Amino acid sequence: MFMDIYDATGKVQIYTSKEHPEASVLEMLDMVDIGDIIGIKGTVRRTKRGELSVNTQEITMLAKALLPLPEKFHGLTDTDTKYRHREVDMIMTPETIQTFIKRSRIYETIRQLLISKGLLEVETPILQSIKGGAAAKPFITHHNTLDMDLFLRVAPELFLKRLIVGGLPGVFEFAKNFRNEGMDTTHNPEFTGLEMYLPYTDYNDMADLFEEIVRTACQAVNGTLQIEYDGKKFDLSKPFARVTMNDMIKKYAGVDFMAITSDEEARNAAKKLNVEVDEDADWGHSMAAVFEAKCEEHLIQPTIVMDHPKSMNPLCKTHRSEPRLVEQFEPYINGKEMGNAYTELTNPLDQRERFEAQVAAREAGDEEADMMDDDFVEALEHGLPPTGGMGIGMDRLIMFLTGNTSIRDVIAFPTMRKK
RNA sequence: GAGUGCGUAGCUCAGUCGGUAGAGCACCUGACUUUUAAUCAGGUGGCCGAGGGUUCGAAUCCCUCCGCGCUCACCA
Repeated sequence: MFMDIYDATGKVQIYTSKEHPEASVLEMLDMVDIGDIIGIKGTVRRTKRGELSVNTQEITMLAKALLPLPEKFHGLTDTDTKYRHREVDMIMTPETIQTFIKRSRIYETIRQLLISKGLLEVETPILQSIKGGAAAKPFITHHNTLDMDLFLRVAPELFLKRLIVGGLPGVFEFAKNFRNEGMDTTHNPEFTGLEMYLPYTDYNDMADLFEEIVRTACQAVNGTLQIEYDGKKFDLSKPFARVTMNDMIKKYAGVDFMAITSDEEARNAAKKLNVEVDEDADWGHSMAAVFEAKCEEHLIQPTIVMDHPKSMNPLCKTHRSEPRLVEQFEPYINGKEMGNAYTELTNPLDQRERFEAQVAAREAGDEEADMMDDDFVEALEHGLPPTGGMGIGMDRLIMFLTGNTSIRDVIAFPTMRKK
């Protein structure tokens, strides 16, 4: 009688010899079903076929499986059951449990890397009275004792920068964020953003750090920097391309937005490319819209897209040589945005004006625009040193590093409709 | 939110032209005493996603709803 027993580390064969079977062992073997968790005591040896095997002298039932497992050969393929009962998916599908083992290792690796660079891991409020830090629609909840509505955070950014004002030498947070928006293969209503802020750096330093994080994490879980994803080959040992948004637009859409001086001209340039823009879209929004429509899909190999328009980035410092741009980059891999980084805006006067512009946009109907955050502006008035900051979409990074093409395959319990 | 495909046993799936529910695995019983998913025989197991309609008769055709996937839109 031969049997394989499994755990997360692999399988081992057990057997009972037919010449000297233990009565208690035979009795127990008769009771064991697929999915039971059992303890085995016995001597280890190799069988005639050379397989390492345990000659069983004692079996203990540690946990009896009351529910049957899915059939072994086909496994669990129903996506609904995989997501609603992830534990079953993990038991049945080696790739699934490997994904979550790798997810943990990626966190561990990045955490160690950032700590080694002198950053501190911190925690900031998830319940916030002002929605800030990103253009997104929030979830709203209510605190009974305070009789006050609160927002689930869409980003930890503003609180993290206040910790830099306070004097921490660099901070990071693996932040669960919540955005009340659509869902698809790259969006879950709750997702994890890794945000980090390091004083006396700028967005160029953040780009270096992005490359280092991706490489270190990839090496840790794949043991190599040459990986395949979505049928394409990626060599992460090569430097990531660094390009400007305008150069990408010139390349893929044939328009030089830096040569365009009016909002109207910019809108017309977008329309000419069949890119839809609002009637009152300014130069920056038109430029960003063209980039998203014409360029993103081409950015397969890791590409750091720098120097975005200013009007849509109220927390980012104006570009050192071009007043219409900000020192922002977004890294792309396989055509997907993997994060967002700034040379942070540190000037409180400028910050207040940018918030005021956001408030105006909000009053004009933009639900995603930021609210005025007086506490944050006041913090800046105490002095935020020149600081580089970056957010990375952990779920998307994990997708890329584990070969999964749906965000729901890397989140253990993705958001599901009530059944 | 829009388009589209799907939903039959615990799991993987058949189910023809509309004729009243099937297989394999799992589980139980018995035989077998051994190997790399799968030994043999027998058995248990179904609100055919839900509701309505057409029909003598619906898993099958029609409508509504629920859930999941994919594509698009918004976003990270």
